Amino acid sequence: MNPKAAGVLPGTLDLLILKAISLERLHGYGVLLRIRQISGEALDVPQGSLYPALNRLEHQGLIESEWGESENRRRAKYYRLTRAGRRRFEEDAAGWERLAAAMQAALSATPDEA
Amino acid sequence: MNPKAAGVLPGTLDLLILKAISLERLHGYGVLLRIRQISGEALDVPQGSLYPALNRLEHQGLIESEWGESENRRRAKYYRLTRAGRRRFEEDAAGWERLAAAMQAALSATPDEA
DNA sequence: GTGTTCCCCTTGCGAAACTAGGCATACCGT
DNA sequence: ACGGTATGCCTAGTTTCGCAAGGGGAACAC
Repeated sequence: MNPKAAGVLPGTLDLLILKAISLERLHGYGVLLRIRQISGEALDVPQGSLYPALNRLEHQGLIESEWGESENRRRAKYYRLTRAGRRRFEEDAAGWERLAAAMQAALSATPDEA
Repeated sequence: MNPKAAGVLPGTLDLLILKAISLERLHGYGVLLRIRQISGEALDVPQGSLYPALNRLEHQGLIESEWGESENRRRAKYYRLTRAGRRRFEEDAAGWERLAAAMQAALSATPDEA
């Protein structure tokens, strides 16, 4: 029971987060909104997935945070990519392209291939 | 060097297995070879991932097995899709298309989008 | 007879993501 | 003034998944 609504493909969450932050300095909740937006409302990251992932990425030195104030005057923790984070983002993006291409090839295979 | 045939994106293993079996009746090891082949040698499923997955799928009634003999005269357990399995395969394939498209859209987003 | 390929399998671990909560503040409609 | 909604942060517990690491046995090639 799970058809449509939420969740991203496992293994792509970090990549999506890095992508969102690479576009613009963002706080956690903003990352959530951004991913929703750039995916055409197709992907929705639960907060229970997002925040642990942000901590994980920060702990790995891929992003760094700074407390600030949101546009709505709320306390907010802003993230931006570190150099390592940007490198990782590019690697992961390339890795995704490779895997997606392989999947595409596999799924379009026909029975009569030697 | 090489296009390291490594693991598969989490969440796509079942789909790949169903795809392989949908092409042709196969035994477990054959599924492994088939996935490797149709992905252009890009994807390689470890046996420690494959067999538990096959059991899982069979237990879910998506595939069914039958003991037989391989072309090399070895004892082999052949799998084929059940009706539910074929339906699931089509659903999962559609789901993958949807997610891949969303990912593609997300990854190609530029900073200056409203 | 020794090695290699084929073909089957399990255990045990770690990582990742989701459900289901909880806390706090600002804004808005009535 | 008050309640609802949106914003913003977080954790705990569970589950599911894939993998590395092991094991076994039968056929074939040398």
